Amino acid sequence: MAEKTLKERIIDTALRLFEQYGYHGVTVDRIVTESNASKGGFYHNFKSKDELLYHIHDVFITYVLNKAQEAYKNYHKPTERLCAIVQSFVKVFHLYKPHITVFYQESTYLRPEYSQKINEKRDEFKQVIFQVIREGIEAGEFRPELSVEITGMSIIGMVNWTYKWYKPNGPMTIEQIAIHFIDFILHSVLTEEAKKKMENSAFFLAHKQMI
Amino acid sequence: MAEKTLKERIIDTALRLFEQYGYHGVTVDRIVTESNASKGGFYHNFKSKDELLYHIHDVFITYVLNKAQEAYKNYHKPTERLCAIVQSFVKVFHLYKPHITVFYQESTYLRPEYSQKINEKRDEFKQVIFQVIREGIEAGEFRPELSVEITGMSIIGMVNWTYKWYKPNGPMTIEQIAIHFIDFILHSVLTEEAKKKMENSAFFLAHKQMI
DNA sequence: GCAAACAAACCAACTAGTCGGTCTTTGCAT
DNA sequence: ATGCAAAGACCGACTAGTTGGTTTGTTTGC
Repeated sequence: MAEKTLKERIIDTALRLFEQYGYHGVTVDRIVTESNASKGGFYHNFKSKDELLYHIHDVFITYVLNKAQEAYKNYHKPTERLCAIVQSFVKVFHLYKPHITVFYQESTYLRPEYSQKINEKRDEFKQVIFQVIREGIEAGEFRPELSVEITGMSIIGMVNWTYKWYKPNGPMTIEQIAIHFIDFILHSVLTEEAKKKMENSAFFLAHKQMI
Repeated sequence: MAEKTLKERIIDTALRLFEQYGYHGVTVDRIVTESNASKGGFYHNFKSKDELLYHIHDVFITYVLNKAQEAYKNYHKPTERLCAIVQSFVKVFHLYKPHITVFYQESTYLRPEYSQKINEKRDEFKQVIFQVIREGIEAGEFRPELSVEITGMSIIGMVNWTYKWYKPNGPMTIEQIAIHFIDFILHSVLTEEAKKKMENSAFFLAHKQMI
């Protein structure tokens, strides 16, 4: 197996430290010490401490956005798309928890040139979700009285908040959590008609038996 | 009308600056300058910059906890309690938005002696919500297959996330947002039976007509 | 007279970033 | 293959600037 590069070691260490102590609670010296690197090595790989923070942000948001777009492409009915997006979104919290914590706690400290790039991708992600909800309403699968924005932000908020309480080795697996979220969301957004149809669909049954 | 005390002026300024630039993005000197105070005046009112941060946290969490407990006492059916708590919770975002932003972005930087006190109140708040959900399930108003913790955290997350997108002068009033949240939540947690009962209750009708 | 507040100089600690230098790998001409 | 020079990776002592907090003395208003 390949050795980890210095850059990877620095990122891993920084991620761990930022998650626990916050961006400003961790000095470059400490990152360097705990990753068995040096000041020179650090600045050889990163222009600045800011750039390291940006890098962490970018890895996460790029991944999430890709997953959402992928889920959108792989399914065609709004309900299925919504489920797939939420499911992949929730699963990210298992592998990327430190990234996410940093993403939501420290984004204030991103310099403008960096935060702009991040915000573009973040907005794109939001638009995918809004789009699915809009299509769901148009298709008659989702309740017409829903507000696209508030419903979208409710879903995003509910899922995002997971980073505050999810424990990778806790009593709930990430898959179980995802199923509960989807159950919660579907009960809210589906029309009565769509709910009845769902009960007979293979897609829904595959989920239900997992609870 | 009474003049604002120096302490209040400092807090207001700090709140505004912390919200925008983050705790570490604002120096004591800047707070002092922009609140037309002096360093002496600052340290006369606060032991340290940390204590100021704690104070901001405490004002907010104390208020929210009181409101939740009040709502719990004022109502007796689980469904009504849940609605009342969510409604008062959401409304807080209108008046306390800067507090909340600081609360969720900067809590990492609270010193242990402070964060412990804050966490106690925060946990107490969570327990009120969990309790209501538990009682709702027991009373047969809420779906028995719900997980108390995940449902509770879903609601808290959904509402808390509001601080990331709510604009006090935006197109949606806080009351409208609250109604959408409650609508979303009730569709998720209520049993079919409870939903039908609700449609005839004065409590529910008063809400419905506001959408 | 006394507490609240001001002014400003001062300090010690800390921290992001630099810079001259070393070691290792790579590429290329012989 | 071998020698060798250039490039790149990495080191760590050092610096320049910042920042929370202190001190000392003064002013204001109840």
